[in-house]
Amino acid sequence: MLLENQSNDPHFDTLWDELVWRGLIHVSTDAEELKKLFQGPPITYYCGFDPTAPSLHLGNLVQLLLLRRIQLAGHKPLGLVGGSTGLVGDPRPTAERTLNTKETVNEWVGYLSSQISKFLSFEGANAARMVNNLDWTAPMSAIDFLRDVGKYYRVGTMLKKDAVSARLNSEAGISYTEFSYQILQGMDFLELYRNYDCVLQTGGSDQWGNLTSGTDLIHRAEGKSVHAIGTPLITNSDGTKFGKSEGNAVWLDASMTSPYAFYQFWLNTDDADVIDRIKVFTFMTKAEIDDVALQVAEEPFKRAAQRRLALEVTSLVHGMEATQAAIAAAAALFGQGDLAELDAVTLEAALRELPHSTTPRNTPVAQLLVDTGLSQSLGAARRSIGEGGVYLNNEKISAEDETLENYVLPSGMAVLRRGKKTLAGVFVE
RNA sequence: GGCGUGUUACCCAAGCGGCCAAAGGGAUCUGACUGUAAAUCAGACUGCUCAGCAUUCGGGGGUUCGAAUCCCUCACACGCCA
Repeated sequence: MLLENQSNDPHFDTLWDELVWRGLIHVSTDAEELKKLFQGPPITYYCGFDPTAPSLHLGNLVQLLLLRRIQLAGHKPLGLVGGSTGLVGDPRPTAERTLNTKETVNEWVGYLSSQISKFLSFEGANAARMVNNLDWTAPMSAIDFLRDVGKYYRVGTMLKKDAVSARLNSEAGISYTEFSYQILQGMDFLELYRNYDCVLQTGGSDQWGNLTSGTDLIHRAEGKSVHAIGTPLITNSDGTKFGKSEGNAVWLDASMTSPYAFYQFWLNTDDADVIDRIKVFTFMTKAEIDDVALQVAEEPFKRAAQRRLALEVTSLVHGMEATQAAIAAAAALFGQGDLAELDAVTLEAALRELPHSTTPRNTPVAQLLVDTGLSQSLGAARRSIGEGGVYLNNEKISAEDETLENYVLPSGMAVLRRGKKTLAGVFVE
C-alpha cells in the first residue's frame, strides 16, 4: 500500500471515532478535548522510538500506523528517535537493561530514522519531520538538568509509575539511571512543545507513565495542558505474546525478518485475533472489514481474512514486489503439486526467500537442519528427525544418518522442512 | 556502616551431601486431529563422535571418595537496623 493511496475511513464522523473503533485507544488524557483537537486546525504531535535494536518491530508498527492515521486527518507528525533515551534505557518490569555503546546506539538511530520515514509523508502542508532527542539532551549540563528540570519532579510521583514500582518490588531493583528515564522522556515533550508547539504524544499503554511524565512537566513548567494517547498492548487471544515467531521478534527490517517469514507470520494469525489485527494494522475501511469478518464466520477454512491481512501488512512494510514473491514462494512450497515438476526458476526464487544454505551432496540431514538454522544444534536436529518431523522434498526422513544426496531434485535444489510449516532451501554445491 | 536473606536451565519455581542433567508450571518445538487455525491428547526441551561421554545450578577458591546442596571469598539483589 503506497503512502499516497492511504486514507482514513470516511464512514466515521471523526478521526477519534475511527481510532476508538480500531481499538487503538486504551488510555488517554481528556477524550472530549482530544476529539475536538483532532477536528480543529492542524496540531503537531509525536511518538518516540528508542534505538534498543537495529530495527523496529511489530509493536512499533502500531505506533507508526497511528502516527500516519493522525497525519491523514491533516495533522503534523514528528518522528522522534531516542538518541539519548536509547543510551539510558526505559525500565522494563523484569530486569535492568545492559547498556549499549554510544557508537552502537548512534548507528541504530540511523536505521530507525530511515524506517520511520517510510511510514510518514514528508510532503505538503502537514509534512512530517524527524527529530532526535540527543540534540537537546547532550548539550545540557548535569547542573542545568537538576535545576531546570529536576525541580519539577517529585520523587513520590516518580516512584508510583508502574514500571518503576514493579522494579522496586522485584529482586532486580532499579538503577538510578533507569529511574531517571521518565524525566528524559518528559523533557522531550517539553522541548517539542516549546519549539514545535507539539501538544500530543502517543505511545504504548505500557509507556503511560512516561507519557504523563511529559504532560505533567509541561503543566508545571508552562502551565498548559497537553495530551497523550496510550494504545493497548496487542495480545493474542490464547495468552501468548504477540509479535513472536519461533521465539524471535518479528522485525520490520527485511534482513532480520525476511518478507517471506513476515508474510507467514500474518498468515498464521489465529481466527480469534484476525479481525482485531486487520483493524489495527491495515487501512481497510469498516465496510471492507465487516465483509471479511463475515467470511471468517462462514468459511473459516478459507482463511480469507488471514490472506488479506498478510497481503496488506507485508506490502505496507516491504512493498508489493517482495510481497508477491512471498506469496509465490508460499504457493510453490505449500502447493499440492510435485516439487519435482515445479520449474527451476520458480523454485529457486522461492528458496531464496527462505533461510537457505549451500552444501555438498553428502551432507547429513541433521547437519542441514543446523546449517539452514532450522535447528539450533545437532542434538535438536536429531531429536526432530526422531520425532518424525523432518522432510526433504516432502519425503519424511526416518533415519538420523540420512544424507542429502538421495533427495536432491534434478535442479540441484531441495526443500527442507521441519514440522508442518518451517521451511528452508538447500542448494547443492 | 552493621546484621540477615537470597542468586537454579527461556521465564516462574522445587531441591539443601550420593537415588540430580536437576521435580512442577508456563513458554517453545514435534506428532495425532485440522484450515500452513484454535482447543485437546501424546512426546520432547544443555551439548556431543548419543544405550555412552562432556559441561551446567551468580563468579572464584576450599572441605569430601562424592557438592546445586557444607565452608571461605567476591559480585549483585532484597529486608531490617544505623
